[in-house]
Parts: sequence; C-alpha cells; structure tokens
Amino acid sequence: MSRSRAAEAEAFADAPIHPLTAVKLWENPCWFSFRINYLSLRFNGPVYGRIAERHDLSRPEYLVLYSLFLRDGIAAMDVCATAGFPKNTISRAIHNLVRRKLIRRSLDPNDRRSYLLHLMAEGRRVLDESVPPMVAHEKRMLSGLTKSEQETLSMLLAKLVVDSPNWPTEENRE
Amino acid sequence: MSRSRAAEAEAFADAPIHPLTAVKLWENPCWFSFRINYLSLRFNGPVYGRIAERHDLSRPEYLVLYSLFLRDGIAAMDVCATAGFPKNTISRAIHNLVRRKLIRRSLDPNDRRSYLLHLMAEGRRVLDESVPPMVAHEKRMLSGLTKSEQETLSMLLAKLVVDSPNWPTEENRE
DNA sequence: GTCGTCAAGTTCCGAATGGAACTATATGCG
DNA sequence: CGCATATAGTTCCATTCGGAACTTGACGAC
Repeated sequence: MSRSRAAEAEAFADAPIHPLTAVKLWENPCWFSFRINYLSLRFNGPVYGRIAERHDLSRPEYLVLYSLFLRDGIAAMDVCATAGFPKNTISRAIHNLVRRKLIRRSLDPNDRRSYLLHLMAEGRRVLDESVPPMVAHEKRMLSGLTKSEQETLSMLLAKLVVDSPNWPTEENRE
Repeated sequence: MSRSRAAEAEAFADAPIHPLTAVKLWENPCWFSFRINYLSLRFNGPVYGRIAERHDLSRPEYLVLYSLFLRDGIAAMDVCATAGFPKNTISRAIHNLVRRKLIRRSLDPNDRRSYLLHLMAEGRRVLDESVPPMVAHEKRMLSGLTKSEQETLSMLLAKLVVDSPNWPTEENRE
C-alpha cells in the first residue's frame, strides 16, 4: 500500500463502509479508476433510473437530449465524441427521439452527410422536468466537500479531461 | 455558467479540445458527473479492450478476478457491492471463471447460502500479466498532475466515496 | 474532372445485459 | 419451537448493445 493511501486509510479509519470498499480505496494500485468508476456508478444509477421511470428514456437517448440542452444544433458525431457511446447506439437514440418528437433533424447545409439536431417543445419540457433533480443529486453527492474543496476538485478533473487527447487509446496502444 | 467554471474556461482557453467537450466542461450544471463519466470512459475503453483481446475476459469477469487480487476469499455479494454490477451478471462471470479454472469456489462454513472465491494459479498468471499495463495506463492518465495534485485528488475522491452510503439511491429517492 | 481515401450515419445480427421470479438458507420474533 | 421475512445465488428471457459491413457524400492529389 502506498504511503499516502495508508495515511488516508488512517484518517478515515472509522468510516462505516463495506470492508472490500475499504480495500479498493486504500490497498489498490488503481486507486483513481476505482474511485471514478464507483462515483460514476453512484451518479448514473439513481439519475438514469429516475429518467427511465418518469420519461421512458434510455441513457443514450437522454444523453442526446442533454447534449442539445447544452448546445442546440449539434450533430450525432459531436454527441459520440463527448459521450463515449458508439455511433450506432447514438443513431438509434436519435431516431427514437425524433419518432417521439422530442427533437428534430435538419440537413447540415455545409455537409450533406450529416444532420443538425434541434430540441422541440416536448424535449424542452422533459429537460425542464429532469435537469433540476439531476443537478440536485449531483449537489447532494458533493455536499460532503466544502465549496473550496469542490473548486479544487473541479479544477483537477478539468485538467485531466483537457489532457486526455494525449492519452493512448485502444487503437494506438503501442 | 458559474463564476468558477468561467475562470477555468479562461485558464484552459487555448486547449485543443472538441468544442462540445468545452461546453460540457464549462457550461454544464452537472460539471462533476460529466467529468467522472468521461474519465471513467477513457480508462475503461483501453483497459478492458486490452483485457478482452489478450485474455478473453469480459469486464464483469475481470472485475471478479481483480477483486480477488485485492482480497482472496471474498463472496459474490462483496463483488456486487463494490463493483456495481447486478448479482446475476456477477454470478455468470464467476461461473465462467470457474469453468476456465482461473478461480475456484468453496462453501462458506458460516453461511451455507454463500461461497468463498479463491484465485487459482492460472488466475494469478492472468493478473500478473494484466495488472502492470493497467496501472501504467492509470499513471499515464494522471501524469498531467503533479504528485501533490494527485494526492489532493485522491483525498477528495476518497472523501466522496466514504460519504456515499449517505446518498439517496434509486429505491429511497424520496 | 476522377480516382482514392476518409468521415457521417445506418443496418444487421450475434452476444451481453439485467429485471424478475425462483431455490435454499439464515435470522428475527412471538 | 414455528412462522415471517430477508439474503446469497441461480435461471429465464426479453431487451439492448456494439462490432462490422455498408451507403452516401466530402476532400485532396493529380
């Protein structure tokens, strides 16, 4: 176990967590990936569970919708590149959303292979209902940290995301 | 956009990233969940891709194996609780690993419903081969941060994981 | 121009996934 | 003790997923 992880383990010694969780936190050479995977999970489960239940949307479908909430008029490939789902999954999601009239597609005037995606009224309504509880859940997750710790965390994670284009991928692994 | 995210955006203004990634970083009310999901993705893709290719193991299968690497003699439910896969998926993974003689099961003397899982020689061999590149990939991901930044990040993420039992889940959402 | 290569999006289909129901055991309670 | 409830693990099966091949259009070289 690394020195720093050992120190953390001591600081959190009396925390009421599953024994194997403790091992994965403090005696794990991949401490980072365990933590982010675990936290992703604890975000995605409740959030996408609620969305499936109340709006009958799958995770890829909601990701398309949410991407349009952030930036209207993007293309399918933009969603793929930033959400990490394969393009056929995103394609399916888009078709379902179009069929249900939550979004519409228009031809991209600059590239006739691609379509621009736009929110429709019903899509906006779903976002109006679903975004606030999602933001609340994230706030709840972060409420164990002070504002200043949250800022530090935000900055460090941003640094990693910005650096990520330099990392090896499946293709160019060696 | 929050004040702090705006400040970060300025600091990273000339980073060569996808425009929608920038939006998801700096103009996203759920900045935290985007970042951890994105980073999980960039870890899991290459790492599990390599493992599938070289060892013909699925992600749930490898997670069981890796859990035993950290602590031998645990039960299926321990893996579920810490890895976040449903128990039938873990059950299947265990059976495949047993069939391929990477692990074995023994009856739990204290609870006849459950089995203790143990690594076998072949499982150890697979871990010996697969863990170092995985650790290297994580190191590479973190190499954009200084040692001290990494310690800070480790601590902040650990705080969140330790706090997570208090969060609402799908079931008790309200 | 037109040829070769690359990129956006779709379709196909085998494989993996996970909810729900089930078995067997444990545990709490009167 | 005997019953109700909870938990570990398994099985079943409809659904979803994602790799691969394909279509159509863009773009650079000549």
